[in-house]
Amino acid sequence: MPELPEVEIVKQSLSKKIKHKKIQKIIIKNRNLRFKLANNFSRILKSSKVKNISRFSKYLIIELDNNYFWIIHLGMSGTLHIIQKNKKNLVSNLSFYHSPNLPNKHNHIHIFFDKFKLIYNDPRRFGFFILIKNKNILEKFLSNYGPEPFDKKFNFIYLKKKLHNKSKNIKNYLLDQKFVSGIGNIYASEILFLAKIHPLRESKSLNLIEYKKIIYFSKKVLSKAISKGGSTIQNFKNSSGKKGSFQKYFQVYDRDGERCLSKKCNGVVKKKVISNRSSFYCNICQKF
DNA sequence: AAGAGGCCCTGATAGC
DNA sequence: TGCTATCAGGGCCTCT
Repeated sequence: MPELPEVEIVKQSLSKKIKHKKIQKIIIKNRNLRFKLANNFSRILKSSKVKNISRFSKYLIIELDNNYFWIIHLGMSGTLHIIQKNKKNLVSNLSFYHSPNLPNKHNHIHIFFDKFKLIYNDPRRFGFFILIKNKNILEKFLSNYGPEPFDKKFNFIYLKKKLHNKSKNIKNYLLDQKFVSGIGNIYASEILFLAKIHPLRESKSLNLIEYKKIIYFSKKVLSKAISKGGSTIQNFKNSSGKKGSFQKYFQVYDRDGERCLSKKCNGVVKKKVISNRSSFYCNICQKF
């Protein structure tokens, strides 16, 4: 589900909750996530303290005081929830990411702290946890991925070098985490709309101004999404958790058949499946 | 080697 | 009401 902005919001709220806290106990209900949970997962986490929480791209990085890094990727449907103990030792749901009345069914992993527990819920199980032994190995792992849009390495020279001779369409490049990290299916459509570039354009056909627009709007869209608390695109009933509001600002995503929001444009938003993912674009102002 | 498409999985919803 | 088909914020793997 989440792209970079949503993971950033999770990181911020999670950090307030678990930083400097000691992990007391782990209960694993289901190890079969996108990748099978490591056998030593409980042993490594138990009795360790959370030193720091950071984020790279769509990865949450939880640094433990035993030098290990606990990495969480939420996949399409992963969510984290805090269940607080109250005085009577009953639970009250205090989720910090959009959360329905959390059904127990997909609560795969429970991490117990002193006064609350953290639950990983993931119906589709496309998310995963991995353990990384130390900082060097973490850096090696992260070096597999391209820069985030905010990184100064994501610049004009970089785009030109990577794209100038490539026939792959630009939409697929924006989703390619080895090219740029953190953009997913929603924000790719939004970025290309603002840049006035058709998603199917061959990357090598882009001109210098279009490179600059992609860089500019990638930063702009993601930072605005973060400032709005991310996007929440499913209607969860009775949700007590925080919801993002960037979905109110979608220009094209999920607006198939509606009119283009560009000034003076009479276009209509179209939906087209590109490499198995839906893309949304204006049929007039995004030139092919 | 680059690039397109299949597939992992469950749940919500649209359409008949 | 109840069935089936389609689709969902990701990304690894395989095949051409």
